[in-house]
Amino acid sequence: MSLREKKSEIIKREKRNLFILSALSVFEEKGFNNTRIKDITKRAGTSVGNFYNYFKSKEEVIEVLIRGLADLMISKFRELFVYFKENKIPPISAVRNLFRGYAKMFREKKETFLIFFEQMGGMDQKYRIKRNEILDNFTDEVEKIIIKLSEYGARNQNPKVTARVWTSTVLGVFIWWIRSDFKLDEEVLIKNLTDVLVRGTMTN
Amino acid sequence: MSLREKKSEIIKREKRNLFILSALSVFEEKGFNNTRIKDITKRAGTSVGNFYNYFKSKEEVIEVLIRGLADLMISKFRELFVYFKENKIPPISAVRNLFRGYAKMFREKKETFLIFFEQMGGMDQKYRIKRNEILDNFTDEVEKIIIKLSEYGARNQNPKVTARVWTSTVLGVFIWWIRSDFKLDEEVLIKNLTDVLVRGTMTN
Amino acid sequence: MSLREKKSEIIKREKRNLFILSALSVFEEKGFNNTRIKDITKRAGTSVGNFYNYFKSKEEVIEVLIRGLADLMISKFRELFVYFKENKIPPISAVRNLFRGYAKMFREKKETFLIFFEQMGGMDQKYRIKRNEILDNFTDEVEKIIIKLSEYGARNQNPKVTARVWTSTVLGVFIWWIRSDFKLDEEVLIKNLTDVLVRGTMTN
Amino acid sequence: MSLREKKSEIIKREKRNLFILSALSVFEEKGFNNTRIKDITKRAGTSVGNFYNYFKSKEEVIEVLIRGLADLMISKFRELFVYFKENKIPPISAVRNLFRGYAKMFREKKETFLIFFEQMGGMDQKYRIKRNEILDNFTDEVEKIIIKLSEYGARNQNPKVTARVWTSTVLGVFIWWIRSDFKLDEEVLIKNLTDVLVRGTMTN
DNA sequence: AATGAATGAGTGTTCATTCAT
DNA sequence: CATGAATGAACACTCATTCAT
Repeated sequence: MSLREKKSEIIKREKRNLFILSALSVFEEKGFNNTRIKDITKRAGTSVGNFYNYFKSKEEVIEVLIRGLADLMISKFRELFVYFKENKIPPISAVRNLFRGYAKMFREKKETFLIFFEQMGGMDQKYRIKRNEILDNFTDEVEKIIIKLSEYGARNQNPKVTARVWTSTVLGVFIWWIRSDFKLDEEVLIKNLTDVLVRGTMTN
Repeated sequence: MSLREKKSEIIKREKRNLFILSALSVFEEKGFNNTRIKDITKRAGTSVGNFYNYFKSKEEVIEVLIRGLADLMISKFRELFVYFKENKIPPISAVRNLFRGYAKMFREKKETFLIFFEQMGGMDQKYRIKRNEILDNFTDEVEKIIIKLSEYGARNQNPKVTARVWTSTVLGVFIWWIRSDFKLDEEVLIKNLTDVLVRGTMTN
Repeated sequence: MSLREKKSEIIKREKRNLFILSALSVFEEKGFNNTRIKDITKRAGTSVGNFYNYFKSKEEVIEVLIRGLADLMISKFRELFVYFKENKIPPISAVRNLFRGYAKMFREKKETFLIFFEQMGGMDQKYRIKRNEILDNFTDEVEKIIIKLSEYGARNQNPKVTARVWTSTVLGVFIWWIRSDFKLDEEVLIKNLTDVLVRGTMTN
Repeated sequence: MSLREKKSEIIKREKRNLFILSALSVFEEKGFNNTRIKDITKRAGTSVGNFYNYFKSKEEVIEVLIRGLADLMISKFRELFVYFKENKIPPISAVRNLFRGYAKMFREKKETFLIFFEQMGGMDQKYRIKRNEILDNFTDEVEKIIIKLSEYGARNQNPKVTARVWTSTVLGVFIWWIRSDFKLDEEVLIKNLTDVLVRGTMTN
């Protein structure tokens, strides 16, 4: 591939990203089902026809967008979990650090998460399935945390249920936090959340 | 009102209900936005035009449906909470009983809850707002439980966060349970859920 | 035909008339194209289905109504014209008497005439044609008047044009009079109208 | 605005006009209420959807069309009247010239006038009102002619009635002339019309 | 690559007509 | 005869996608 070709390749990818970001932004505002191609292209500062030079259908932006959401979430979760495992500190501190990472992530990607939790279910059935896959995947990661905590002396329990409790809690509480525009102090939130979950999991 | 009029009044209301149930059933299958009036009427065993003898628009069924969901949820939550308060038993048992009530409710109204949690966000903005109102309302009820538990010696904590933890957990875990077609044994689910939440809330 | 049958025949005709009058009344209010069968039956104090016991289609009421309008107008015009011919009085007085007859007729049947002039054109093409036939028929009668006036010494003229002038004038002025709710004094109207037309026709 | 933008602006306006003309043509043929968007777009040689790139509703074409009719008529009437006033010639000649102007106008815009007089009443109430406004406006102009004629020695009369006579006559006769496909010789028509009206108005 | 007019299948809604009660 | 729920064809309008420029 020539230098010129590489360059145009990069420009093309950037334009695609612009469309995806525009779509994300309009979805958040108008809702997924009330967003028209025209809304997306207008926000991207270009024309309807041009959209089809980058995507073969409306479906495709959505798919790319969803895949991006999924990749982001899964990689973030994994990254934070690795960090959690590698730290040789008391579990309650480790979990608190983990949640700090989540808090940062939810802050930075709030539109993404709102769409994921508030709108993705209302899309086509296949996206609902995808959403549940992501949640399951996240829960699997969390389950490893629970098992890890068992090594620190957690009581005997069904780790699948506990993992699901953690998943639901983390997501539900952070989405609430986003919706309330981060009114509650981050450290207060994290301390309480950690306390409930870790004590709930470890106490005999 | 004559006897004849009363009868036709009743038949009319039943027909309306049939439409609402048909709509619920199709929504669950195809999603709100992919449901056509024709789908609803076909399932109700009648014609497109007849739908408009009972509802003035597609919007209206949705609204009636949502209002029904909301009323059901809020009244159920309240009813179960009253039952919780009036029982003079150790908190862990009381919570377990409460959760048994929830389990029963989620089992009986699974379509309702799936639509509420998986699809309502994807609908128009006003329904998203309604959904969040219901969640907030539920959380308020839960907060009273948390405060009640404090009287039994729970540690010092932010009850709003803990209430949100409970809300997210209960809903997230039960929805997961519905989606998995109630595979996990009910008592196991309830025991674990209760353990995590009550210990997480009460342990010093 | 038995007495009983005759009676029911009469009742049936009366019911049909009730529908026709109701239709006329609603047309005048809502306009022809915004009138629904339901509007007509509601005004007639009966049900939609019953309408079809008396007319085989919506089209039929309209046709009967129009035919009634046409018959009324044509017979009235003729009747008044006969009266005009048989009176051996100076033409200006005879015309004035004729116009008095018209004024009475327009007063009594104002809804009828408003529909005829303001709405009938907007109906189907065949009704537009019918309307023009009635106008032509009226003009033919008027032409006889013009010819009669020639015998009294009217100047040489094209009687078809003059007849059309009279027709347009009579109808246009009386419709305006109805629309203005008969504000202008009847005698003033008639005197002026007669003066213009008779002098315009007779003066050399 | 760039040259390119100006060009596209012009093309757009021309397209709009094409739709309006197509609508006019179909209305004349099928009547307002039997005209479908598809009829208009077919005649304009384009597709249903494209219509909505130029008008926001079916109502809008009608409104634009009516406004066009009204503007045309009012401005024409006024223009011809100005011409009438500025000529210092005997009134009968001036009126004859005025009517020649009308004849030309009715010839050139025959579809327009047919729709205005034969169909506009059958449309929605607001269009009926508009039509009557235009007629009233025309009558006001005519009244000035009558008053002018008084200065030349017309007899004492109610100028409002006489003006209404003129209005009804001019419109009724010319519409008849259009409907008969201009069979009657124009000069014969105008001579007779002028004779009747001027003599009818001026003779003592 | 960029534009936006053009396309037409698809959807909600209306309403004349039918028919079981 | 009377009722009004049921029917379904028809229409206005929308919007993803195409395509000439």
